[in-house]
Formats: sequence, structure tokens, C-alpha cells
Amino acid sequence: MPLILYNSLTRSKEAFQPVIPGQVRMYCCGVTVYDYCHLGHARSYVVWDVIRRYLQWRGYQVRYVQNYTDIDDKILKRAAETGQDWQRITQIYIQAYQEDMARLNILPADLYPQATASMPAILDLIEALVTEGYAYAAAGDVYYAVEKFPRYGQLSGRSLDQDSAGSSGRLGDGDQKKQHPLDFALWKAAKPGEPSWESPWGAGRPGWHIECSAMVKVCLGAEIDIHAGGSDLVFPHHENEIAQSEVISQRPLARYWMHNGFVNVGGEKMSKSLDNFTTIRQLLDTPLEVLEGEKLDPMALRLFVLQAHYRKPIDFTEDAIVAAQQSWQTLKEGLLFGYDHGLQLGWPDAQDPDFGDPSSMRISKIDEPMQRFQSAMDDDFNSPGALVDFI
RNA sequence: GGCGGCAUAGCCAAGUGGUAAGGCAGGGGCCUGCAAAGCCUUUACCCCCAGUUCGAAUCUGGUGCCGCCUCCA
Repeated sequence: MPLILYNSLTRSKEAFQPVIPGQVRMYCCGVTVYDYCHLGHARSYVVWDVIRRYLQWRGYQVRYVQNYTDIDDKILKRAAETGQDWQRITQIYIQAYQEDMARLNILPADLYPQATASMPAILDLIEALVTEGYAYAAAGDVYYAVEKFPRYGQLSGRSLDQDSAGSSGRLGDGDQKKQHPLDFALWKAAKPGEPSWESPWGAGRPGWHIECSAMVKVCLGAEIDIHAGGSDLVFPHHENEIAQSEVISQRPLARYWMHNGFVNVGGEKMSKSLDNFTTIRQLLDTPLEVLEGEKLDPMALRLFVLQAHYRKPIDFTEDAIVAAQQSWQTLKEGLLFGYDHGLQLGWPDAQDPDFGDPSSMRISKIDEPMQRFQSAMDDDFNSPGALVDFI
């Protein structure tokens, strides 16, 4: 039975075939570290954690890389608002991110590259793009010329003509310097007082998209297997990454593009701008009335996420939280019972010296429930289907 | 407007052409001195309208909702 996954690039399910048989190189777009993570982030990283673990369980050797965007307008804004050094801000929220993820039982990535530590690779890539004629300098900025890349729009399914009409109403800073409305900044000239790095175009800092192209290349190579992130990254972020990387490497940036659905509140996307978000630590640390004063178990939050298919939206409601907490209780009691009494009952799993160690789970793959588990997960990581036998 | 996704009971959700799993919540019951826990039991013409088919929740078209198109997981 092959592993099937939905590829955003082709908008269809495909059999998974990594570039190098038996190995998976996976890159996941991480967070911009200027604030605490909310449930949307929790969902995303739980999902990719499970997919990564499943691939490992399936026998693949997985190398998983996730970046931190640690230089960005929002970080500088936050620094200005709080009167703290911008590097202090990124330090605080990287720490917080790691704590939150650990609580959610998310395995650490093999590598966490940071934009500010990747300047040579970023500058190399921008220089190559300028040299090859895909980018142009304009008053200290450097922009990518989207019209030079014929396949621009392939991932997000849009054409340059449509978008130039649609975006004409909102020209932002620097848009006058662009040759096409969708051209995007690879390098931004430093404004007075801003942190900056030296470049052939003057002091400045990288645009958002270029760091991922550069770090993927450095950490995983020219053509990776899976590039993952939230659906909101499809355009422009991932579209731009493709444009930047593929004209230089002449190879696909990633074979499979995967995007997770959002966490909704009252039918709307949870987001900062709508001010309808709950942070992970807020949810986990606050005694909840609906749980009769108990706190939500982090594993129940994980279960809440996995009870929905990763591409579908999930609604964050009190009912769902209560149900997840209850289901986790039941599941946990079952697991503890097995752990405490499995040996006396003669369960074969309990004979395993690593029994109970989650990092070395070895469940027989021949049982019928495990067959159902595997065929559900093999079908585009259908975790709700896979959990059927366990809850 | 362009592109994409989703539509199954109060809530979550399985199901991929042959007359609807499961969980949570709710109802009823067993047990108990009472309660909790536990156990048993109970709750669906699969949004609607057309079409394809001997037969559709499952396929096609319409419809409704959501997301992206500006920073966003």
C-alpha cells in the first residue's frame, strides 16, 4: 500500500516518492518571533509533528527543518513599543515557542535556522538573482521581477494580469519602485536606526521570502521532498519561494507542498488582526469553567487537533474542548492500564524493554486495528480515521 | 471578480456506488446508604434542487458556507 498525500502544487492526491528512496527532507515554515503562539500555530505544528512521526514510523529517515524569522517589521515594531532591544524580543519568543511546543509533545526539529544567522546564504542568492536578471535594484532595495518567471502563480493558481488589476487599489511603501505590482522585496534598504547588514546595494535587511529559499538550500539541498506550512502561506510566501529558488537551481524547490487548514472561532479564522485568538499558554494555564475548574491537558489539545483532518478548518469551541479532554482521559486511562498491568495480562507489547517509551513505539503492524490505522494515515494522513480504533 | 477548500445527528467525526462506525453532550436504566465513577440502553430519511446509475452520503452540475488574493500557521 503506497502512502498517498495531497499536493497543493498539483491540487491532487499523489503517491509519495521521495527524491532519495527511504529518506525524507522536510521543511516547515516556522514563526516570526515577536509574540506568543496561538492555537493556530499549535495546530500547524502538531500536524507537521504527527506527519513527521508517521513518516518515521513508516520507515523513512526524516530530516526535519523549521526556521525562525527573527528579523522583520513586526519584531522591530514590538521592540519600539516595549522599549526592548529587538534581539531580546526574538530571544524571549524563541524560548517561549520551544516551551509551548514541548508541552504539546512536539519533537524538536533537527535544525532551527534563523534568518539573522543566514546572511551569507541570503546575500548569495540575491546576488545570483540579480546577476541572472531575475531581480533589480531600486534605491537601496532589491526586487524580484515576477514577469521574468513564466511559472509565477503556479502554486496559488493565479495569473499576473488578474492580480495586477486586483491589487491596484492598495499600493504600499516602495510600490512606486516596483516594475510590476507583484514584484516583491528581496532586500530592504535600512531606515535610520534600524538594524542592518552590509550588502552590495547598501545597508539593509532581507525581505521575508528570501530567507526560506536560502535556508532550505543550505540545510536540505536544492530539491526537497516536503515543504509545509499554513494555508495562508500559499500566496505570496510559498509562491515567491518557488520563484526565487527554481530559477537558480533549475529544479523544483519541493516535490510536495502541504498546507494545513485554520483554527476557526465562530466560523472565522483565528488571527491576530481579528483579535479572536487564544494563546497556547493562556489556554493551558487557565482553569476552565467548562472543565469544572480543571485545566486543559496539553495532550487533549493535541487530540483536539488530530480529531480533524489537517486540511479542514476546525472550530475552536467549548464543546470541542470538553470532548477532547474527556476523550484524552479515556485514552490515557487505557494507556496507563496497559502500562501498569500489561505484563501481568501477558500482552506481547509489554514484553518490549522499551514499552512505554513514546520515542520507540513498536506496535505490531499485523493487527487488524493497526492495518486500519495505517491505511487511514496512508490516505493523506487521515488522523481522525486513524484514531477511530483508539478512542 | 480570480483561485482553492468544505457541506453526515446538539457538538466532533468515520465512511470513496449496494440500504449510515465511534466519541462528547443529552434521555432512560443497572449498581450504590447518597453521590461520583463504571456498566447497559437510546438519539440521522447524510443542506437543498436537478442529473448519471438497477442502485448515491459516496459520481456530475447548481446552491450555501469558509479561506487566500495585504502581514499571517
